Amino acid sequence: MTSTAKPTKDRIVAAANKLFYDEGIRGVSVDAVAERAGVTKRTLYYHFKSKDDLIAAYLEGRDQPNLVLFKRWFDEAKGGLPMKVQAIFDNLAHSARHPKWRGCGFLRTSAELANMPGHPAMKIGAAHKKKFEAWLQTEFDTAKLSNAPLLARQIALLLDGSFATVLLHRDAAYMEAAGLAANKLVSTAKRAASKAPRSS
Amino acid sequence: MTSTAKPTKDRIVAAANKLFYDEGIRGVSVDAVAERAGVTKRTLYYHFKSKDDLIAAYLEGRDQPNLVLFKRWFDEAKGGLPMKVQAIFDNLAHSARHPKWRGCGFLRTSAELANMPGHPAMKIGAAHKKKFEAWLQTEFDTAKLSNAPLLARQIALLLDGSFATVLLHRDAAYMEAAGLAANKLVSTAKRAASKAPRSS
DNA sequence: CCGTGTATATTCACTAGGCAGTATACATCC
DNA sequence: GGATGTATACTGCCTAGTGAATATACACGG
Repeated sequence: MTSTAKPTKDRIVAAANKLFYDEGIRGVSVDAVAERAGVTKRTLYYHFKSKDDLIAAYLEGRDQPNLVLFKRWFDEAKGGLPMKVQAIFDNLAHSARHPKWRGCGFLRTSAELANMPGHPAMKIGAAHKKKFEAWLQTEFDTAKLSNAPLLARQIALLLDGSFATVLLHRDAAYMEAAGLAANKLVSTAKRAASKAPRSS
Repeated sequence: MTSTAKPTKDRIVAAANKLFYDEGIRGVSVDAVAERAGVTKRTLYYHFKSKDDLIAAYLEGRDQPNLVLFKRWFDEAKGGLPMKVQAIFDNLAHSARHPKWRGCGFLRTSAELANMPGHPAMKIGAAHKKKFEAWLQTEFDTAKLSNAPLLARQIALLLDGSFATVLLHRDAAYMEAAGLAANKLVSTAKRAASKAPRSS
């Protein structure tokens, strides 16, 4: 027990992650999370001051892993910038075909808590999406594309549209359609950049 | 009471629409809907056999009005096809700036019920989105664009991305960015169509 | 080496209220 | 008198959150 032995708090967050993602925030009781973590509810409330606090921890725990995954898909893809962007959508389509896939935890939480705009979970979700957008923007800047901020935003919109749409239709083909659109938008921006190196 | 006097059932659906859209499905009790409709819960259960049934009625009631609105925005917009498509996004951005705006009821419901893929509400939501996509496709077909089905789908993806993203960030500017992307995709398809009238 | 103190971590049992759905009865209209 | 619609009052269960006690571990004085 000198260093790593799965601290209770981590087990609780892991349980929350599994249950909240699978069944939704409001569909899962604090009791259920505690039970899955193998802890009494009172212990859970020792580590988290409220369910809202637990929801925030759940989303915090998804932030980095998600971003790292997207970047890895981008980096490992072959081809030019348009293909690398498209690769994110194609990899995501593959994930989405898994029966346990339930869309984007951030987006689904924001849909559930739409009537609480100031909720900590909303801030964490917004920050996560902003990070993704900012990362894309740096990639586009590096490639000397004009209007990188707008383009990054549009790609992010396509991605979030995929999440929402595929969740509704249960058809991952939508994700590939979004990937093609993203490819086209990036290609167009690239062509424009080579014709007129500086933006207007 | 010969013909039109707001039948009880309609008042219940109206109450459900208001509350479910504002606060989410799981955040609203059947008691709350009954109270707002000015009816006892027992009466509500006379007209709807379960809460799920009421949820379905809530979404059914939003289907046509939403579609009609989109079509009107499209029809009344000035300019060519790309501008007419973009107009949908711009009008939506205007709506989204209203403080009571809560995104797309269909998408939010599907996010809440993501763990119940066979739920009637999911089918109604999916059918609604399919209708929108199909309508766009006919518009693109009429304009003799090649690959109208794919393009319609991509516009729908941008639209749903807007709903989800603006709900999270509470920033309607995302909707306008999506509108620009939609404009560009349609413009590009149009140019391609005039160069090579038949798709490959 | 032993006792005592203190902070951390955990448990059992509980409150107070909300939830979906129902048993039963009463009214009203044809 | 049967069909339709509404109301009162209820069941049984689930919910977030808490009060009070307990276990564990490590620090320091003797």
